[in-house]
Amino acid sequence: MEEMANNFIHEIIDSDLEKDPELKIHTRFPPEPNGYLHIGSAKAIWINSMTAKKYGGLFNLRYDDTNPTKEGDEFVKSIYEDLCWLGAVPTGGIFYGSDYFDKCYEFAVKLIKQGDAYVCDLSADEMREYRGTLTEPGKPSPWRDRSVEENLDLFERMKNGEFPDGAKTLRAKIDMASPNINMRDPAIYRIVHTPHHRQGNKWCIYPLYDYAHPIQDALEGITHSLCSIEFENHRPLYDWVVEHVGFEPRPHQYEFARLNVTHTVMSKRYLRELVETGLVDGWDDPRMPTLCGLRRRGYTPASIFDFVSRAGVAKALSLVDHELLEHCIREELNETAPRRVAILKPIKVTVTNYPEGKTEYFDLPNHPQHPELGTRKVPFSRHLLIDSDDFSMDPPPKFFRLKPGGEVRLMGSYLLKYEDVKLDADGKVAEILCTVDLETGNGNPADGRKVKGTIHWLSESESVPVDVKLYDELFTIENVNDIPEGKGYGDYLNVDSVTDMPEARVEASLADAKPGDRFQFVRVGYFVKDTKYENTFNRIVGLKDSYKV
RNA sequence: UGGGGUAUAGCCAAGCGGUAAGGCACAGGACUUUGACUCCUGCAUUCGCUGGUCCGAAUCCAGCUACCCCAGCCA
Repeated sequence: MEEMANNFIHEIIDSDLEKDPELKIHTRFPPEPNGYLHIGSAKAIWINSMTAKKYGGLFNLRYDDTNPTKEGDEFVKSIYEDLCWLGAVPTGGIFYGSDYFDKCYEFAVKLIKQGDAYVCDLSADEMREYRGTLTEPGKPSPWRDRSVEENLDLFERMKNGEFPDGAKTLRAKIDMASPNINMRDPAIYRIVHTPHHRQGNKWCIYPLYDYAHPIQDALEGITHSLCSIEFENHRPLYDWVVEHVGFEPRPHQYEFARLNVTHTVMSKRYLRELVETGLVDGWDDPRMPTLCGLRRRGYTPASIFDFVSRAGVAKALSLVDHELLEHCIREELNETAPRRVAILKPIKVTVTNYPEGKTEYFDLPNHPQHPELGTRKVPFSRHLLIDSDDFSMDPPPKFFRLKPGGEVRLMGSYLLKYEDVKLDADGKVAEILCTVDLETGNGNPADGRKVKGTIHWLSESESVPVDVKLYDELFTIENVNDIPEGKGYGDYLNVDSVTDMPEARVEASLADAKPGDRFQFVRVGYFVKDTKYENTFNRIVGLKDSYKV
């Protein structure tokens, strides 16, 4: 997990280091506290933190909180918690963009004095008109040539709250004819009479991202500002700010492609909508691609970083198959998770040749490949439960589990032979009557016969009932861009695949569990997809995250 | 139709003038007291297209094509 595949960013840094071997690499992760971190954020976190780590540098967490209308403490807190959970330690410290408001103001005054910024009275609509279009150049604002003195005076009065929201902006004086629209005298300060979550009512003017971000980076000594690719067009402006404010040494911005995952929607807008409309239970609903949602779903930090690392860092648009994420968590849990049995869709088995009231215990290994992890005692009795997927009255070819006339291995225990079934009033199988080969214990039969199937089982009276909510699908959305204007996600999202299985049971040997305890399992082991028979069933419990309700 | 990017297998992705890494997925097979795991095997005569340079091109040049981003006083 700690290893980092080579990517183009390392090439850049290697070449920087060649020019200046003393260079101390410094990166940052700058989330806006307006939502919860998701797996896409994990990519940015991983790239920035691992790059710093690889080169012995520092990594900052910086809340990019320059827009008071969208941000809040709930998000500040959750971002911190999720980052901690991931284990991405901000070795360079934790900062807030808003802590640099004084500096930003000071530098804005400097730009005005240099003739590089001016106060503009254009309304938002007018500014849009003056900006021109993709194919036509913009035209200069009538306020572009105000004197330095007037600009200074106006800017101070903006700060003092003399003007209402939107009445004026401070703009960088660059080039209204630039083919890059971001360079057509972008606004760098706006008036917003909204209290800030940290600054309270101290300010009524707030710097914009394009202006604030390079300043934040420079002030923190960031050397490599690694961000996603939609900011590529902003890089000239980033460099302009750094140059005109006069920072030395200069931070530099590099861009990489965002992470997209199949069957998942990552945009904060949609995630927020899902939460706010109650389609999910919250930001940490196990179906959410948020880090806290994935955590409840049983993914580990290592598996998430592993996934991000395998998906790679490049600039091409990509949509990574979610199977890769599944592979990463399966690989980890397979190695680390202690095995426990869960019967999700129980069906009764009565062992007719086993005495009523007798209980014996079998030692089952906690991990098939790691005997050093020890064993546990699993009770066996006349009344068992097996998963109904492991039994078929009318088996397809090559069905090796329990079937009429068949014999299977009860995992870690006897061979079990089918004798008969009892049907309920509807004619469905209510109970399977079987016998065990008492000679087999945990070994092989004397006659040398082999059985092909092994199934898991529990003693009915000594297992623990649980509520299992099986979320077997993430959000299914074919393509966010396919959503027509004005259409909600409701038509496109499939969130119905939630199955409640109140009869599910798990081993009584689960930590602290006793009959009567209620658990909610959000990840029950890993999924084993049996494509041959087109059914999906759960086998092993890899207890990573379980919550007592 | 301005500018900035990106095109290598079903999905990611290396490759940087010397003859297509790796992972996921998929398909066979071996093993198996979890049909898991593990282990073998297979999976691009070709790199968006068309030309050109060169002994030699995914790599260099030219011209096309497709997709993504930018016209917030959001980030």
